[in-house]
Amino acid sequence: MLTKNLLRNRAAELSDHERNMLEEAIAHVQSHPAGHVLVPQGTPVSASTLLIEGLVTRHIDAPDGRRHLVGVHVPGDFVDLHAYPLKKLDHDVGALTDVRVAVIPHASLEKIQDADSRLTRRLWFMTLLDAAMHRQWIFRLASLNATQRVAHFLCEMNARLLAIGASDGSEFSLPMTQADIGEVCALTNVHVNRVMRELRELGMCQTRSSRTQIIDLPGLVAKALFDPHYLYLNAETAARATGTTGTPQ
Amino acid sequence: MLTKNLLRNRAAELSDHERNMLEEAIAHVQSHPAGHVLVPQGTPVSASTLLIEGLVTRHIDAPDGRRHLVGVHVPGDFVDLHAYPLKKLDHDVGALTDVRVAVIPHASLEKIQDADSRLTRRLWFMTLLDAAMHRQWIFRLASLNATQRVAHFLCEMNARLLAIGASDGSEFSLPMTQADIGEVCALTNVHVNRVMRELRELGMCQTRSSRTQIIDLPGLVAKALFDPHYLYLNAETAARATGTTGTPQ
DNA sequence: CGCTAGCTTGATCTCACTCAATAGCAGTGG
DNA sequence: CCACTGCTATTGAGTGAGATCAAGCTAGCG
Repeated sequence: MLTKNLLRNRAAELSDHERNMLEEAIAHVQSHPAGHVLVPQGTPVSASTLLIEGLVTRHIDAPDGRRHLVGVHVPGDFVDLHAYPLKKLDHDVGALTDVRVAVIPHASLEKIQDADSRLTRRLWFMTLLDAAMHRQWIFRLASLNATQRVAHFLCEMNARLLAIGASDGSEFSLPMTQADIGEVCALTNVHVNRVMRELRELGMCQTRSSRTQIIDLPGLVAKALFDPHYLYLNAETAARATGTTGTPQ
Repeated sequence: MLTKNLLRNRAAELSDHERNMLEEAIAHVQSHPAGHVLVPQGTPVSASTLLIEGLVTRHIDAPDGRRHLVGVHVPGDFVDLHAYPLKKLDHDVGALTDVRVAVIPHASLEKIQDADSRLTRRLWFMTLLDAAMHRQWIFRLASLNATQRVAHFLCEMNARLLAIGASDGSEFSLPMTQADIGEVCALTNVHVNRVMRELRELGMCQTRSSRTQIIDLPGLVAKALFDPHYLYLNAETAARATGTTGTPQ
């Protein structure tokens, strides 16, 4: 079943019953090609989307045409839950790769809200997790240099992909171009390239055609000043995400 | 009554009944001196705070001791509502000035949640408003230069203070030092000073001992690429915040 | 096989940082 | 009343991280 392990990630605390309630709220599943804008800024929305497969971005367009990413979503993320209380978004939500998403009408969410206050709080929690990530992104831009920013982003993605079983703790697929990473870290593609080379020469990580391999996780974590507490992971996953405990096997 | 106009700001859409429910949920009011950490990162919390008077910051401390502001709150903001679903915070909440806050126990919020789903959605909305501001702060750091960042921050504070009646649309009290502004905009105090001078020489704004006066609001808005849609203000306030309509009187 | 998107590398420039010094101003205590 | 302390604002000179501009390389693909 497509949606079987959908909410495995942040909603790990969900009971089977709660998971079922959410899965039953799915009206249908949609596919979109890379580059498609799922939710344009400012337009009223009456349904929220849950990411099944691919990567989704939140981005803000400057009037001069440049754009900046303010968030990246991985499968299992309830991408657009924000739209439920907000009703319209202050930013765009777009597909970074080809994606498959589940659509949940707000009417169904209202029913859930009336029926189950604990689950409602879990959903609320999920949207605040995005806010926590935003704060860390602010920190990244404000306090880290180019190398640290990229390292920090790689640590974050590793941790998040680990939490959904899409990373083994050191190697994962990250189909983003260096220009995309530049839009995350507020760097030019040229400079991202130099940073990646530096990290490679330091023996910390390595990328080959959208597969990223972290060779020295503790080193990368230290360089990035990465502390995954803001992801609210369980202790074991957090330990694996920082390399403070042996990787499995 | 102290709390009379407490929720005038973002919660402007609240009915009298809803406002009353919230005011009745206030357990007590506290005062804290500038610099006091209201909620330290990582410690479990069982009550949320609503800001009555003064300025409150959200900030992240880097391991090297430097710190960065990821949010500023004005009176009327439900500062710490995040803590209700999160239970512990990923960052610190501190008093930038002497402050007075109302304390609302999570038990009372649970009662509200069970009793009134529309109000719950409004509360949820308020926390997402903070997330929307976070996104704009990311944009500010990522896409604007020093002058634009400071200008953007001043525009934001003007708009938010306008929404609570603490700015007349051009002049307001902002008790932040240039170093504080630097921690918001990721600039050194020295450079903030130069930027303030530039804005002064451009005839855009002016500060005298914590009173900020915006002289050319449309000019400042244009320079900062400021668009207040992310604050979800009503149309009239938004227009006044950008100077696209005549200021009152 | 040519085209396009993405990656790589070099040379130059600039914005904001760092270091350093001075000035203003409030509070405090002798 | 004045010295002393501490905090904030201000200005100058030198430096450096990352942007910009430019060019070449690589690989997938119609």
